[in-house]
Amino acid sequence: MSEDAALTTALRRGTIEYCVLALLDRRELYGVELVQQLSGALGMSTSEGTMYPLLSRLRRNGRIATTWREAPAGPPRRYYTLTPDGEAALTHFRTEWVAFRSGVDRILGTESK
Amino acid sequence: MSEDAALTTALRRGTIEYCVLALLDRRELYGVELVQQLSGALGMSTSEGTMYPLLSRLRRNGRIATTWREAPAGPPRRYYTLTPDGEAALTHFRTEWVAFRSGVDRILGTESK
DNA sequence: GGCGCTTACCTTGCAGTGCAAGGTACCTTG
DNA sequence: CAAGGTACCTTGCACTGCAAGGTAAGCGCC
Repeated sequence: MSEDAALTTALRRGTIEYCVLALLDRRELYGVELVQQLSGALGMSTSEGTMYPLLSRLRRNGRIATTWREAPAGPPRRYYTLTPDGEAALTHFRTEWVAFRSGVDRILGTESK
Repeated sequence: MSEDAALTTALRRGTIEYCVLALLDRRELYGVELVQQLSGALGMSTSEGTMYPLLSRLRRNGRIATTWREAPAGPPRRYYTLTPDGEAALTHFRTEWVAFRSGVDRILGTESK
């Protein structure tokens, strides 16, 4: 793995999970769509090998729920939505994230004024 | 491990390393001192079981250098300083961090205006 | 000197998570 | 009905942080 990829991979740890929850908070999405949204515009590119185990975990923990839907074309899709537990977890994480971000900014000297 | 601890542990992944470099960029420090600085005011609390393997790794990668010094009292201390490679890595990380932070903020909706 | 306390450094084994690679199944199109 | 695309899922690995435990040097007190 390249130096750069390893660096951002390490950063992603622990945040991908909540980024997925945040995306699902806007509207329901299916697996491949989640990968695309994260990879595309947002610099959090990831793969299906990461996404599906993650989604399974979130389902096991009761943070998301799923329903199968027929697609206009191609195989059926499994759509995910937030549960109340998922919403609570997301809200809590936002607080943790802001605190963590500030701490790191203070140490690195990267505060944005 | 508590829910909260697990959450922040995951967040720390990949950043502790560079927080250590940033602290050493200010002045040379020894192991226990690093643990204290991170744990104390900055919400990045960690332990020696994390620090020493990390310092070994950084030494192996040529990002820090060490010198033994006698302490005023107690056993000798191993002080760490940044190498040029370490400084370069830190500079590079600051850029990556700011980009990553912005991406996460955008997804979570936690931008600070 | 000898005992205990403190400080400091280090190691071992484990847990969690992201990833590459590979696999299955459904549907459409020629 | 074969080929290709879309979508879901699994296996095995690598990396890193942590808890727990271990070693050793210096200090103070008797």
